[in-house]
Amino acid sequence: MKNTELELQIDAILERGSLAQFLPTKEEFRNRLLGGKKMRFYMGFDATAKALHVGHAQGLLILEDFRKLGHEVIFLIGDFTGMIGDPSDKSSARVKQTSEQVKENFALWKDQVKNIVNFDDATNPFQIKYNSEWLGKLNFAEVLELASNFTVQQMLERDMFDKRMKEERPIYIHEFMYPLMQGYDSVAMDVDVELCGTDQIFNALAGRTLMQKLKNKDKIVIATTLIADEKTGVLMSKSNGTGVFLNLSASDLFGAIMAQSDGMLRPLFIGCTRIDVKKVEEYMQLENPRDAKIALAYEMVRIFHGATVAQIAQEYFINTFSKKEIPTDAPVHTPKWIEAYDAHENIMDFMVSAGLSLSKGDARRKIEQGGVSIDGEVVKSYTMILTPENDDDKIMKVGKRSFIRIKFAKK
RNA sequence: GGGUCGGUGGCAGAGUGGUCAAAUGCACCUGACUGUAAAUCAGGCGACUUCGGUCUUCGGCGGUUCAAAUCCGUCCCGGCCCA
Repeated sequence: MKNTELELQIDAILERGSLAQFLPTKEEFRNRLLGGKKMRFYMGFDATAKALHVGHAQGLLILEDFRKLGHEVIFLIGDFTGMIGDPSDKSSARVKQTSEQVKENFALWKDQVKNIVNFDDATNPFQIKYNSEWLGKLNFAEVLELASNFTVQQMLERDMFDKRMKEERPIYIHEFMYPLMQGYDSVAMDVDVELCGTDQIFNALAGRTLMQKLKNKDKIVIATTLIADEKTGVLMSKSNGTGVFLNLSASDLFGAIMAQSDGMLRPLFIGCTRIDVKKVEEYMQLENPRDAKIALAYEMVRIFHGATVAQIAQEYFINTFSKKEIPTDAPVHTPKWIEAYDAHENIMDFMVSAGLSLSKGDARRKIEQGGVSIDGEVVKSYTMILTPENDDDKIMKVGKRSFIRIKFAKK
């Protein structure tokens, strides 16, 4: 009956594979979902990031699934927490952001995920909250009161702190506050469920503890898998050079997916698309993983940018990279038109000002190593001068994937 | 406050008077091979250059020296131990 259908929907979400952990248990969570009561979900985002990445998208897609089931979902912007920095990234203190910057970033994010998340639903929109709203109001006494719910030993249980203790590396007092702050978010919003990545479970559990102590409420924590190569276990991350950010253009996104290692295929299919799990397995059986990857790239571009654009991005990709054609007229990936050049321009200066190389030395190296070509012809000399007669309106290629149309200013 | 160890390129980490623009690994870039995958191989990886060199860099400042990341002074910062 009706319940059966709901069960199917719920199980589709729970069993898809993008959710890795449920605390206290999956059964408990499932029962609550079946209970029919509207629940409040949230996921937090570090406000310092300029762009969201596919890992965020994975979580948002899940929240959107729950939103469609009628639950309340909150997109929490960690503008206050962002100020102290999550100890998980032990590197230097983060730059404090003004509320204007945070708003600007959010405007960018919103644009990046507007096609996967519904902020404008008439009856149950994706809600937006900023945690400075309540964290900024706490006074010292209240903070101490919160802190009294935890012991130093509990904090030290966190692997990362433990590791730093053993390595005799510093742990700052304020880093202990991070789980507290994140935990207090749960209290302030009175949520039923927090969604986070598995790396955030410790913080999320602090919220669970606080909810139990302060509100006598059993908050559920559900955690998404981190997107990682299933063969090597290597995480997708910016520092590995594999991070895929959502501010990419359609064709760049397509390319970024194609550049992922094969082991990323299933995690991305599962986490970042809603292609049926059985169908995903069919893709995984394909003889050439490239074809599965193309299907994945298409689907992801479609989700974020729409079907028409995805089709174009795919054609562009195949022509440019598989067939090695020069993208003379790529409608999506429009090459930049450099207009500021007078008649004669040294090729290295051009590359630097066009953003194709970091310095003239870098440009020289790229040319020396055969990485630069103009209309398919490899540039042999770094002393080459670009002229309107020879080079106007031609396409320069640097490395594998940078193209720029050389365009001289009109006299 | 005392003792002690330390602060080097994006990261990790050698170097302890010249041969150091600084080993090595990771990351990164270019090429080959490919499926813009992985792996592998080759080259590169401060800036400028008339390709001879020039300039800037090893926590800050000052000094010794023909010559300093390396020695001295001083200051700043951090770890650990003791108080």
